[in-house]
Amino acid sequence: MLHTHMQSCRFAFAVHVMAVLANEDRCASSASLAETVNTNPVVIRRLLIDLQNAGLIRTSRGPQGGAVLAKPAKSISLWQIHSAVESREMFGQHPNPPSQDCPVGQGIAKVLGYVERRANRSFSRELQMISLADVVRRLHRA
Amino acid sequence: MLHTHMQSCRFAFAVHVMAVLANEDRCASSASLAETVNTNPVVIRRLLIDLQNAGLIRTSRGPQGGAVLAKPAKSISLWQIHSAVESREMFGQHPNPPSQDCPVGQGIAKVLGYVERRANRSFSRELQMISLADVVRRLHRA
DNA sequence: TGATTTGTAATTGATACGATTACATATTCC
DNA sequence: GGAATATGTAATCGTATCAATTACAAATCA
Repeated sequence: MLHTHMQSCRFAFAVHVMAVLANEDRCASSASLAETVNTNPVVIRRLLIDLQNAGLIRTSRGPQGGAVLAKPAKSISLWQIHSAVESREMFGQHPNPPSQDCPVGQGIAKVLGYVERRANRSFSRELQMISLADVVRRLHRA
Repeated sequence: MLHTHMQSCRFAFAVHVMAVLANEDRCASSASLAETVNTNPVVIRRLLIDLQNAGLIRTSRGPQGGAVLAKPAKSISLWQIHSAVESREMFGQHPNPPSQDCPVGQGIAKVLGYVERRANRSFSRELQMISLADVVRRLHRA
């Protein structure tokens, strides 16, 4: 199977899964979710664990088991979904410590940390403004 | 040599390099830049090519050659630096096309594109507000 | 009890990316 | 012109990341 990913697609998968759950009144199994996302059920199950830990869904085992939303789509933001399943920083740090002989090398990490925090705040504020209900609305509109 | 990178550190390297150039009145060689960043000169040279293509620096060959800023630090934003050296999207797409039998599978790509654009706009607006001169100011303050 | 489902560990294959070596090309200075 | 000093660039290596997959234990329900 060909892989074209240049980075994690967990957020894309998670939004997809959550949108399906929002349209569903009963439990959806990882097998059925995997089918619409077009991936392996285990990939979905690992995603469901993170979404569950974030309090966004509930899962149950056995026949008629699966996943359901833990609260209304209106009160779930894309930021909650993103931070539940995606852990990476906005941009990478120096892999090796910069030279301490250079004034820039000494202070750059702190400045980059400040930039990272600002970028992250801005990014999260934007995703907080989009709810799962908005996503579902846009899906139905198309 | 140990690698701890979890994603591209090109932006961190680029901001570091640009800050050094902003403090320099003469050309800085890739060898000297590599020393303060603590990486290989070739890594720096590849970065310098991208920064040059974006019109942020000029390079020259031969003795006394190297890189200099192409314009004042005040008029260079971190967004210009970021988009010069970092090409990846904010988050990854589905690696395999979602099922077209499911209404969510049909429309999810378009919705995720919309989310991506909003997130990206917000992110870029924030980085546009920070100039290379701001970075240098924060470095001197420490 | 047996079918169904989640939870989870281990492995595989592809890709990304910094680090490194090697060398061609351009520029300056004597 | 020739030597020294730079950048430009191709090729390769090693490690990390990550989705995909197989296998199986644990839980749940009829």
